[in-house]
Amino acid sequence: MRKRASKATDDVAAQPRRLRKATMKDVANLAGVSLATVSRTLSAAAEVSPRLSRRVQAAAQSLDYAVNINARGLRGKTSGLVVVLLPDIANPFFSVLLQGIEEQARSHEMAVLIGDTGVDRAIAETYWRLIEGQRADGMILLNGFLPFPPGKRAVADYPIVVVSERIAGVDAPIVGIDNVAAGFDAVSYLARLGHRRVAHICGPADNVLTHERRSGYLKAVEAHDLERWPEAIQPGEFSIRAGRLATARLLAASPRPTAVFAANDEIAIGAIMEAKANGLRVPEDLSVVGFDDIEMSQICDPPLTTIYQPRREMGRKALETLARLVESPGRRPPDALLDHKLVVRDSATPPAPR
Amino acid sequence: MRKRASKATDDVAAQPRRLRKATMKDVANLAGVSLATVSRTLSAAAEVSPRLSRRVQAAAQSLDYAVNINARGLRGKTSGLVVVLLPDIANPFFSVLLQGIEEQARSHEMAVLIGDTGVDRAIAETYWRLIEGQRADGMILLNGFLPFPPGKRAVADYPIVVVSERIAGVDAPIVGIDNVAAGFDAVSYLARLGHRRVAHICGPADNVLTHERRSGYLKAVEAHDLERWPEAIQPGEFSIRAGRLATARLLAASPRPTAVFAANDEIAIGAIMEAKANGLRVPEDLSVVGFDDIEMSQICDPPLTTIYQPRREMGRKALETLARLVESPGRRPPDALLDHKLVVRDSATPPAPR
DNA sequence: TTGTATGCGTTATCAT
DNA sequence: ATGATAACGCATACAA
Repeated sequence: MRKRASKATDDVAAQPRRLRKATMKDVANLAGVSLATVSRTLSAAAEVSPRLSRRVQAAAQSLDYAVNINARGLRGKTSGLVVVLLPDIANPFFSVLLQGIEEQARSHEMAVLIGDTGVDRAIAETYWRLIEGQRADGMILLNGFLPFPPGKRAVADYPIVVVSERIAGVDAPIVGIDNVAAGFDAVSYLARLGHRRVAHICGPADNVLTHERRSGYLKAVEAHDLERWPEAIQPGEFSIRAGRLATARLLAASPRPTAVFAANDEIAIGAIMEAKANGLRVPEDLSVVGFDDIEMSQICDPPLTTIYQPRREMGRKALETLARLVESPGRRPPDALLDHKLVVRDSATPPAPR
Repeated sequence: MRKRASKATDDVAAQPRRLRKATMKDVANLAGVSLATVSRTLSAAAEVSPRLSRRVQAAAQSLDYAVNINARGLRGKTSGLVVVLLPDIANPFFSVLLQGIEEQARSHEMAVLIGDTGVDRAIAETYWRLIEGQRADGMILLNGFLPFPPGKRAVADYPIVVVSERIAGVDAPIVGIDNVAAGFDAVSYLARLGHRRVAHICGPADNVLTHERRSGYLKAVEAHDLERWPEAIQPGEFSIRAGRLATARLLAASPRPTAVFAANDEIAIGAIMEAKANGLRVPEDLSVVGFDDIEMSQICDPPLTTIYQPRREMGRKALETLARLVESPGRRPPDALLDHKLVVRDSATPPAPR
């Protein structure tokens, strides 16, 4: 058997020697204690006398020791790894949420593995395999679907937390806001400003958020007895482009609405752009209210009145919930419904007198 | 010694039984082959006869087997994990880059661990410990500094690729664009439009990109013999706020510039906002050119003329470079200088006649 | 409190 | 081509 090069057997190639990393054994030798004591000291798993503890700490320090997580994961119960699946990391809504998750993960000494799955379930499944293999402790889902065929595995078998977008038929704890109430609030605000003819541009048809926010719209239309007309509710997608298209259709109908409630901010921004392109003034000729309060909404012209979601807070809460779930797999933590807020900026005012 | 519960010794608590995951041993038993054959088949490490291979595949499938990456990482040479350190995941510049990294990582069957370090070196060091422990294969740095005290470890000891922002004194391969040339191009464009009095708003003082882009500006001022005046070069930061502040200072001086080259798009957007707030028209009264071509730049009013960086491509290239470095630690891959491009939109036109 | 010994699931080396 | 088996580095049950 060939021992791992113990002396400098200089390779022919000019390969820099990869540092041999210190192991617990090395630390134990240097500190003059047993391997078990090192383990106990460094993972704080059991009481170690201050004397030895100090010696171990010092030895670890001087050897620049770092625990091998592979070994720990192999031996131990948890891996300290959390997987987050999301549809688009470039979407600012998710990225701030992610920061919340990471912040909280750090305080739990967990690492976050982010999977950008797009809308592609095959990619999600790839990550899922990874999760299984990595023995990740759990999973946070931001993308509205499970990364494995439904029924193949039970959600109950795995610590999963769902954020924002409730997944049909999945009983995992969910962290988010009350989208129906938020939609209701947005439209009620427009009604209180004096708008009677308020349109709604939806997200993608199969999306839960689309459904919930539209429900909020409908409830408000009902409650304030607003006008109803065939084109009032426009199908769409969560994109600027879709917002423009839908708004174009809205403006083609006559009479045109005096206000629009968009299912998210990108749609709203598209609506503003299209209105301007058609020579209308925002908010004088068309008021617009969005949803999410992404960064861009402060920058666009006019700054967008919109529903604020506590994204960072949601991220934190999600990881917290997952951590609890990991700790005691039996207890299903309660859903967390956080507070939304209407942020009033300049894109909605009372309608101009005709 | 107590064997791991082999029969259903129903727990008292209503904890759902955590599925025992299938191991290679299980697969081997089911397929009626040796453990070694399973390993060879599944990791394609050596030739296996089609007959056995099929049997193994089938067994693995039916047991829903997933390799335990901890064990693989412990035994094997590489972990298949790449760490990316960046200052702000919510910054769209980085998030698209990240998508490029992830895409390419998937094709290499590597996982990407993202560390959002902010500007906090302590957090970066936390991630570094993690890396060492996790035995990540390598690291991609987007944040302009090393995650460990300089000199403590040699960069040569670890596969590291630096993206966009060259780190002083670090000899790692770098992927990016030629920022000096790009700055030069931006200002030359303004000069060719007829501008003579062009200001520059910088990024943070200690940043390499700031320095390089300013050099490009200075070269262009030289080459086209543009006006120089004391307030021409304004200190700043990569933020909208800083852009507004710097622009306010610029407009206070007399005569004011007819054009501004901003060190990035957020500054440029701030410049546009401030100019408008002061009753100026953009681009008629003040032309603005940015840098990066973030998504917002298409949306703002007017849409921003800016330098495009092939972010996704940069991400891909970075991972590719890292993969090569991991494969052969000896060969230092060459730096990759990708092409930038001036994207002409509406925020810069010839100066209005006075 | 501390040390000894074992096994976690995989890959790689050695025989066959 | 296939099988047996020794590490990999750590945590823990058990002995002292």
